[in-house]
Amino acid sequence: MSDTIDRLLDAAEAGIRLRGYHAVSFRELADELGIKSSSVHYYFRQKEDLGLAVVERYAARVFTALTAEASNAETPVDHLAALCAVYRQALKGSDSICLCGMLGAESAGLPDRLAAAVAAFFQANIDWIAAALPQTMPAKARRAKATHVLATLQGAMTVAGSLKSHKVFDDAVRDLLTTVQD
Amino acid sequence: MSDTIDRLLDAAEAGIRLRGYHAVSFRELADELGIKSSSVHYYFRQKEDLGLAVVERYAARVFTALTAEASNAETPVDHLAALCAVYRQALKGSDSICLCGMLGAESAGLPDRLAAAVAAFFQANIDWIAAALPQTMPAKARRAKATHVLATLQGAMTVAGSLKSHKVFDDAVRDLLTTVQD
DNA sequence: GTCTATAATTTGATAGAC
DNA sequence: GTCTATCAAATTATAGAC
Repeated sequence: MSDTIDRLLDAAEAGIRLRGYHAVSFRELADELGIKSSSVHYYFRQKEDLGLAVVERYAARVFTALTAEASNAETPVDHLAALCAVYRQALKGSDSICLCGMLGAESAGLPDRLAAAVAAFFQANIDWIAAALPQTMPAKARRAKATHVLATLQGAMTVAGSLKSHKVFDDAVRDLLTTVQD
Repeated sequence: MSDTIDRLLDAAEAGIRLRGYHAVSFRELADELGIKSSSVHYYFRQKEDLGLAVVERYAARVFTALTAEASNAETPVDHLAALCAVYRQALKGSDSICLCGMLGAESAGLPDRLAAAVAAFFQANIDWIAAALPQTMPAKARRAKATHVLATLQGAMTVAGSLKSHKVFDDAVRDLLTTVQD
């Protein structure tokens, strides 16, 4: 079914999202797959290459999910609810935060290309949210609201993960959605 | 002026907030102070002990700053503005995120006592915010709003740090404050 | 309180056999 | 594609001299 490269990306993503980039090692991933760390280097020459591949696959998956989840959305509230559902799934499925929530926090300690990919993910998220908001809003207010929405989702995952309570995420998001009108 | 233990806590806090717990080493801290890593172990037997001391000092400082900044606050909006000002100072001063924003993200990979201290910081923040909100609000709505406020602040620092733009933080917080009425 | 010296482990990475 | 073998460097941590 899934070849080695996919299983590597799965293991690396899970590790990074749970414990961070620097806490994930080639040997640990190799052990999880039942291979040797030198075999991991066969697929990804450097750790940075692996990190980049994980971020790129993750970003593609999130935006695919966003498109699917928002396919029947008409109002801004519909779109934002779809967005929140996509992020909530991540938390519910694995008790881990957004990949880019983790890497964004560690940003200053990451290789440049990796930090840039994370920043691009955030920017694309803000753009997606801004496009979903009522186009009657002034552009500045729209951008501010979009930034607010993304920040709340990211922060809610971090706080919920620390307090080990999905309800914390749900509380924050429920209140967030009350502040958006159609 | 500042003795070795304070300088160690300063260096460790700065390192953790910028790059994360696992990216900070005893040798690096020792080099920064011009001493040897074994001397760091004299003050903190294990890395976990150092991490705990950093979190405890940080939490005390934040709540002291909150008390001071909110001393003249009367309305809920005043209190929340004071809270946002305290968090913004952190970003402005060092371009780094909240210590517990970083450690909260890394939570699953931290020693238990450290993760617990971070969770306690978050819970105390939520309680402080909830107490500042209008007591006329239903308790559940108040807790949800307080969680939302903390999540937005934490997430805004992460996203702003990644996008290297303080304006991102200001945008998110400005929009957040428009959603709170006296 | 700071040092030297060192141990035990882990890490990212490479060379080359099969 | 996976392995063995290996490397150089870094990490947390300890023992004991000064």
